[in-house]
Amino acid sequence: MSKRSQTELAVLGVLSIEPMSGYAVRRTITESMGLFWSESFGQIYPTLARLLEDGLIAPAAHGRTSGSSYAITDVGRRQLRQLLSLPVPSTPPRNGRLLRLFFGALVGPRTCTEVVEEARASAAGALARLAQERADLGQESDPGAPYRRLVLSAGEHAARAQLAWAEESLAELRRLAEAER
Amino acid sequence: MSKRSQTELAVLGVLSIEPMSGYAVRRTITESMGLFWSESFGQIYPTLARLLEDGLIAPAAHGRTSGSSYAITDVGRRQLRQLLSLPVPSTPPRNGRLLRLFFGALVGPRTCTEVVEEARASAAGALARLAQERADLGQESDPGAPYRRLVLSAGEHAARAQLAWAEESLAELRRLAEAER
DNA sequence: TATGTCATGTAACTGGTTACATGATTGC
DNA sequence: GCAATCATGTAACCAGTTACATGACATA
Repeated sequence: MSKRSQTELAVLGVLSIEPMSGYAVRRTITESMGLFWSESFGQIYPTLARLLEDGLIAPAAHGRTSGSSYAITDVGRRQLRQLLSLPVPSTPPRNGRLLRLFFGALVGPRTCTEVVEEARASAAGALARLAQERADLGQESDPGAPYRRLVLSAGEHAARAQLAWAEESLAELRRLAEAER
Repeated sequence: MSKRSQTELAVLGVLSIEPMSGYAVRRTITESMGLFWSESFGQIYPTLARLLEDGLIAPAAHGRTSGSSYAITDVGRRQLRQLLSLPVPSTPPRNGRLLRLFFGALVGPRTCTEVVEEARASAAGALARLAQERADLGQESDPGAPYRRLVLSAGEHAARAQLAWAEESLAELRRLAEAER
């Protein structure tokens, strides 16, 4: 699966929830998938044009007078299921934080503490946001809810792990700073 | 910090360990940082050329008759410390697995199971590799060891979390498949 | 002498962000 | 009337991968 279809997948996916404008597609992605996905306008609009050309989406009625709205077509829905069944393309790892920490000895515990501090803050933030999303999802029983709970749970596990690691590491870095003096 | 300097950072970093060829830089990165970083030759060679031009690295003696070897210069070492002190550039999240799972209801528990199965396998593999690396690092006491242990620990926390999540999720998906029939 | 590894490099492509320009609509 | 938000689009740029071409060296 080429990477191009990743954006296609995301856009078709949110349009499968309900018809909306490109602007709203982006908002939906950042608001309800922001912890694990992102798209910029520079990707969304060209993608919409392509999907339209390929008949995977179609212009739909819209409340506003300006701008348009797109609905997924039957072909689009088929294509979406298709894309969802393809194997997940693997992306080479690139973790800037760990890259820095790996060479941490060159800058010492102070600088590394900043990096880990930031990791802790981001995990804590994610955890808070996830708690909110968990609450919002609540006892929801539509067919999509169990799957969204899986995604939520993945985020929670990852964030808790990062938080625990960060706290352990901060303690270790304090020891290292201590030993240095 | 621009993204370009990420590759620069990685290359300067491994050359700070010892002088080596571009080929060896790549091997070093995949072998000892492969779980959190990666570089392709298409990035490494142009980067080496740039670093050389900027005087951050210099040609060094080499055992073989063909090919060359590069050593980091004092300026390069200064630049490396500089880069390490800059804030970590944030990369927008793009988790293809969670993207698929989020729309999992459209393809059902079977397909989702494959995705999670694959996540479990990758976590298990990472854990095995980390155990090996942990053993290799052992009681090493050079100045870099404590930092490499931090990195290792990050990987262990993340992999264990992913494994636990995958197992919980597989159980949940079995329930969903059950309910479907 | 054949195979595998070491080694260097580049061209084509892709997926993506950023910054900018432009304008309509809504609510105060 | 003004500010905020909704909305669309594009050009310039960037980081990165992939695929390919090329050849030396070591060793069985």
